[in-house]
Amino acid sequence: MKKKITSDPRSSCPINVTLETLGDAWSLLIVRDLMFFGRKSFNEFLNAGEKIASNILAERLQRLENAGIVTKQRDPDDARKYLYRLTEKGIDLAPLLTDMMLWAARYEEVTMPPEALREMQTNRAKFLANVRNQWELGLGNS
Amino acid sequence: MKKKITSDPRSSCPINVTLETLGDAWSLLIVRDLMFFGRKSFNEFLNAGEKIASNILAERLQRLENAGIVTKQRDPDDARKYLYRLTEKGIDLAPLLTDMMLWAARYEEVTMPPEALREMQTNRAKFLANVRNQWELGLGNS
DNA sequence: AAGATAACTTGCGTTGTGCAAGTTATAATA
DNA sequence: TATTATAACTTGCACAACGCAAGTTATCTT
Repeated sequence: MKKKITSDPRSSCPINVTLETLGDAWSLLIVRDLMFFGRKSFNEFLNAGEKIASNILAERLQRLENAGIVTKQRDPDDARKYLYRLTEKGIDLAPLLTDMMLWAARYEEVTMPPEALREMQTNRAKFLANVRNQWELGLGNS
Repeated sequence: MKKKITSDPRSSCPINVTLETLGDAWSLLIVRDLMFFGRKSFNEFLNAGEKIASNILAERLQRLENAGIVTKQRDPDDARKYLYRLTEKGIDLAPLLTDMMLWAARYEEVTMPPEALREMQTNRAKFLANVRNQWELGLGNS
């Protein structure tokens, strides 16, 4: 018997809908790792600075997969590994993550490459185009 | 004795910093209510569609106040009430909330005024300028 | 003075989270 | 080929967070 992963539909407000999928402390960190740090496997997420617990990571990856934000495939070079990657829906979270970075950079003490920050600030559209570009290049398609 | 509200500093990554303040299912709904629906008092938040519990609401308002995102003052017309309002730091969450709305509108079934959606999509900068403008008008300063 | 309302606060049972340890499948090594 | 290591989970358990209902205090309203 499968455990129930989905739960409540609180309202159809778009902000609420987004929060029901991503409104927790970990999901967007996984998306960040995929989008900006090139992390792809379970252990890479596990060792990624914020020290997520393995059971939480497993559940969040499942949720993100169910939500169509990431996909999972076996690593062709090592069948023990799975490689996770962002879908289009996932890469479209780039604006959201970018705004989170800009907001934190403005109001809190954060650590971030200054040149990345400056590009976000001075040319957001270009920065986002680059993110998408890098993502498409990184697909290494068959 | 005060209860400890703050907890963990997991990392100084700007995305993580934002998530440590706003990474839960309720905080941004309160910000939404303040920013887009003109809600200002405890009971208005309490009856706002998603049915937050009163103890959770009280704690989140305290957290938002501690984080400098909202301020609280007595209602001059009714001393039983407190009026909450966004700070500059709070209104600067408008881009973030806007991205959440756009993302959800693109990938999920949501309910939202079509003209608001179209303005976000076609002229994000103008939409954000309007939000800020409305907020400044709504201050009813002394 | 009595009842209603606003903003919380408290109790309590349920659910989610954070370690640590265990499991299974695959890979690398002797 | 047998042994050990690694990747991706899974399980157990203690503790914290959440959700609901009821209670409290201060401030109107009548």
